[in-house]
Amino acid sequence: MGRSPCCEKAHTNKGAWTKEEDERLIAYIKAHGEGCWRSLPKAAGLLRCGKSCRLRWINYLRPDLKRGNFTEEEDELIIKLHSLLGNKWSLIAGRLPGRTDNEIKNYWNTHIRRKLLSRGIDPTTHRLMNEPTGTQKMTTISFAADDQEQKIKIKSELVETMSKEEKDHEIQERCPDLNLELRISPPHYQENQLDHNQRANSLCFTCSLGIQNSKDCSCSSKNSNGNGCSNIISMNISGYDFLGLKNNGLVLDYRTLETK
DNA sequence: AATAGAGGCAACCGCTCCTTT
DNA sequence: CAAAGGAGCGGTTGCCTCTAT
Repeated sequence: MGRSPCCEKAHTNKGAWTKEEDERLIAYIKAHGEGCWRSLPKAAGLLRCGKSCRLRWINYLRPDLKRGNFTEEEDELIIKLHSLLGNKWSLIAGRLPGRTDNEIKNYWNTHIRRKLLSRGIDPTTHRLMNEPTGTQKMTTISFAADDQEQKIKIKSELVETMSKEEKDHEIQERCPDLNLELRISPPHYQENQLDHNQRANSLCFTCSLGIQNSKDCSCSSKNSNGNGCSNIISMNISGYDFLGLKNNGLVLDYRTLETK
């Protein structure tokens, strides 16, 4: 039952990687591709744990990595994504080509946290540190799938402490010409081809949007490699950028990034 | 010039979720 | 179906470099 251990810990190197180890790992992956980290160290002639090889490759040796300082645009994008996703570094990294989760996590802890604190913003909550908790005005629009009809119910949700009237006013103020009628559905399958779980795990979406007075609208989803689908879906509606986060099944939470 | 402290970052640890047996 | 491993993730550690004294 089960499998054999991934590596013999007694005979594996730890700590900083040598140039020779790097070269061996690069050569092996160039020849055989990524994957099967468990068997890779032995096959590549490395006295390392597979986990260590994977980390070294992903965080340091991958050819598509963008080395060097973060730009101001990247800084702001990280801050926005963090306000939406929290410490989901891998998801954040998925939106920044050439950057790794580890790199972003380190950068956040060493630079951005301090930057936000100097602006008087709590880096955990993204609220002004002297702002009373009851006055926060964050707009969250949730799109929840109806299991039976595959239609999306749209509900607007603001901070708990706001009254219904305040919430309604807030939405109107933020998106004055929006009258959303949004449907999100798995693009490639017939309804009867998927069971509920498959639908729930299908992360590719097409969106049809009916918007009154819409000027432009685009929607896309990308995975961490930047070419497929993921838990994050971005939309631009009438100049407002929205980021959607998939929760359970086809439940999405969209938050405006206020880039208009 | 020596040294202590701070900052930065690569790497490790331990956990969770998913897959395999 | 249960147990164990694999893969991936976020948190933490420890080492190296830089800077102030």
